[in-house]
Amino acid sequence: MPDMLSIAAVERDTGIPKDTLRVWERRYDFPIPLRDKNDDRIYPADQIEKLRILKRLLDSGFRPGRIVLLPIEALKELSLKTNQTTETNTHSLSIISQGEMDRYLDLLRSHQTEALRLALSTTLMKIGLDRFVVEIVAPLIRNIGEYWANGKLEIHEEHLFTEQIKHLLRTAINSVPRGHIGQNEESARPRILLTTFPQEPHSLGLLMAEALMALEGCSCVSLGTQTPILEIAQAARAQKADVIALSFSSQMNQNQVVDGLNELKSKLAPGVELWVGGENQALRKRTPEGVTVMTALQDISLNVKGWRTKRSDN
Amino acid sequence: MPDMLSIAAVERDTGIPKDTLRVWERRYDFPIPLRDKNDDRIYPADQIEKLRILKRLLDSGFRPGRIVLLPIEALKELSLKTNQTTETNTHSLSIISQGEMDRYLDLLRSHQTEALRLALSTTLMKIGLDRFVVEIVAPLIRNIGEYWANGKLEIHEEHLFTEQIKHLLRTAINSVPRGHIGQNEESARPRILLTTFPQEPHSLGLLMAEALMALEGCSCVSLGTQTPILEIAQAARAQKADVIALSFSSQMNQNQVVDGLNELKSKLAPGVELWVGGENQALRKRTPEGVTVMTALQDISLNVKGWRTKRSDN
DNA sequence: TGTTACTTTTGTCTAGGGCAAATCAACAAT
DNA sequence: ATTGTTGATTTGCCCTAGACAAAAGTAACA
Repeated sequence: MPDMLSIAAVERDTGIPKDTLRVWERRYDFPIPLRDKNDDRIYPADQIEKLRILKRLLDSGFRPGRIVLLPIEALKELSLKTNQTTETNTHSLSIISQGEMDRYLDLLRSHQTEALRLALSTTLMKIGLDRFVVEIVAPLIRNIGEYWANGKLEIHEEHLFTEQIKHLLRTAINSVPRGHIGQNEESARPRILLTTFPQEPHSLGLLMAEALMALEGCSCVSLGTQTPILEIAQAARAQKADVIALSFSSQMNQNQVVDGLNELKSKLAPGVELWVGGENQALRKRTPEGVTVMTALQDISLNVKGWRTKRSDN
Repeated sequence: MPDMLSIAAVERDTGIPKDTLRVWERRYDFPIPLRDKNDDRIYPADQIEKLRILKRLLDSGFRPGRIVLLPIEALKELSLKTNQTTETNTHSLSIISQGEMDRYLDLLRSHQTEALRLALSTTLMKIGLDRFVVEIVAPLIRNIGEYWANGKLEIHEEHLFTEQIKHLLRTAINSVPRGHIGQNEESARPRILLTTFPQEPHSLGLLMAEALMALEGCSCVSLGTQTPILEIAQAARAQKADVIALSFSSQMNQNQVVDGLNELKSKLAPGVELWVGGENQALRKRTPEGVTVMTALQDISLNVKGWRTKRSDN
């Protein structure tokens, strides 16, 4: 009974659908859950832990057949190695020093949330919102996942951390002067509608994007996270949006990303652009047509400028 | 092809699980989707609309067998009637006038978000945070669902609205002086940890609660929404929380509410209290033992006071 | 009016089959 | 060496149909 979960609970905790759990059991002989008195599957804690790591690896591009049967230590190592290589790839972006990073994370681990927020806020004031987002927040977020995988951080600490950053970004965004007040409306374009798909609860990527867009003088409208696709299309019409910006974390199901983008694109008036960003692999591997992918946060500024010149040419 | 959705898309848009959709088809002959070339179900728009209304009625206590076969008009009427009766029941709380309500909603419908936020902010300043939460925000949120059912409001407008309110509440909470600064730690207790279960994305209930708790001088730590249950328990330990506060909207699956509460309770140190609130029917019908249910927002203040006297008695 | 026992309803689990889309591997052609 | 093409394999998701426990409803009784 202790730490034994039903198949539904495992789906909720790992993000792996019930159907997939069952078919893995049949094909790869893992996981092999116990059965309760009704012959229902019950998963012990160690298998759940392995499933969680597996999910992380799948999200970053591995395929199940190759890794499900590996022992849990090998998986952890793999997860570590992958993270390091992606980090050196994007090394140019990680301007934040290891020391500074550790300073924040120490505050977090010791639960000094007030001090943490103050430290971040000070940095923000010192280097400005755009650099803060690109050079501090983005690398920090990227590394937090790794820290968790190495057991240096708990998920609830991650929650706490993102809450602090969200708060900081929101207040910062709010103090960016809105372009369209007192100026002509045209200069505040593109009008950008920000949100995420129903299966995507993460709002941080959205907030980072909104910050950079607001700094470019765009007029941003955020619907928050998890807007039904039909409603995104309706909102775009109602808000006369020029651009819809969407963010996709690596955890979101890749098929749902692609299907959703196609569905949304089909419901959108022509001329309305679709800008997407985030760690999700689907954006790199199989983006639908007519969708603009931002690989890095810096692309945002470029795309806004591009949109404006394109606009003024006509 | 137009407005035809797969079973997965219907699950995502209506919140009704695939298994349930299939078993309804078998038992009640509704919905009866068409089939694509692979013999996969595809649901036309009108059936999806009916499913959405059905889900709403189920959430407010109806049972499928009685209503699935009713025509869509009857369902709409039913939904209307139910809302009115619950409203007269809680009438004492709805101190906000119809006129004031309409004023806000008109601003929303005409997409004057700036003006809307200003109007709300003014009211907040005038009557104070506690009355604002109890007398304005709560009734507004309660009515928004009804407006949507009557076609007076789109879901994306609801998103926009809650975004404004969230922002307002967050800044307001932040300006409430924190009890434990400069005072002895004991006076700031109970230490309250706020969050929601993984399947619950709505943060507004949480924010309203946090506002009232902060006003009572509690020290609040919010993990945001959708924290895994295991992590909630760990966070409670790490943060030395006296109380865990959870919010459940009516849309959340009632079994998952009950199962989750039991699971969490079992992982919690004795002495840590579990306070829950929200519209979810499971809280009214089958609350697990050892869980304190707050039927109305006013209960929060009472419970905080109760906790303190109980504490000082020992 | 409230408690107990029986019946129906309802959601979620089970098994195992099938298929299309994505991916991989091998080879051919620039 | 790189690119394109083809065929084989992998993989997630959908299918049917049956089963059963828990919840809700109903009836009988105190």
